[in-house]
Amino acid sequence: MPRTPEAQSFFHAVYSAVQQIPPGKVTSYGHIAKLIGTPQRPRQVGVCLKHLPPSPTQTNSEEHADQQEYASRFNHDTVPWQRVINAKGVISPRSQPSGALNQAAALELEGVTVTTGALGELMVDFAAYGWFPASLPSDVDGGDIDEDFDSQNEDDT
DNA sequence: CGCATGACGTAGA
DNA sequence: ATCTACGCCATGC
Repeated sequence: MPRTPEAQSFFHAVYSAVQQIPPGKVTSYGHIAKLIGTPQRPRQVGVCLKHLPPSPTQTNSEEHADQQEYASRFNHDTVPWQRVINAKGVISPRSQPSGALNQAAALELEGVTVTTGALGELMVDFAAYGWFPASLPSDVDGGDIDEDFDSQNEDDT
């Protein structure tokens, strides 16, 4: 749990944004950062997911009340953390490959095809599964944003 | 309180 | 295309 109110707000924004990612789709840390209005801190997005509370079933009743409530809203089960990968389309290996493998498995369960690179890197094709709206779907009420979140994701070559 | 680290991204070389 | 340097800032020591 974040220490300062600011950080808490940031964490909340990140988790909420991640929850907007449709099943079977993926996006990047940087895009999440953009969506919540802090495009310069994709790294902090990673921090948020790293500190994502565990599943309620595993939560100890030793936790404080506020922490419990926080975890009830955002936890390993309610936030689709697996749908967030890095800008290169690769599942961040973090420190150990097991985490990435676990994430890959979670994605496959949603129908996302994960391919393995020459160096064992797990990657997802953004052209097929990418989700990069210009703004959060929930924010578009009254917002006269003229963006066209179409043709955002493109091929390479 | 200071220093190092990291689920990242971008700009330069 | 690949590699290095730096910004960001919550956590951990």
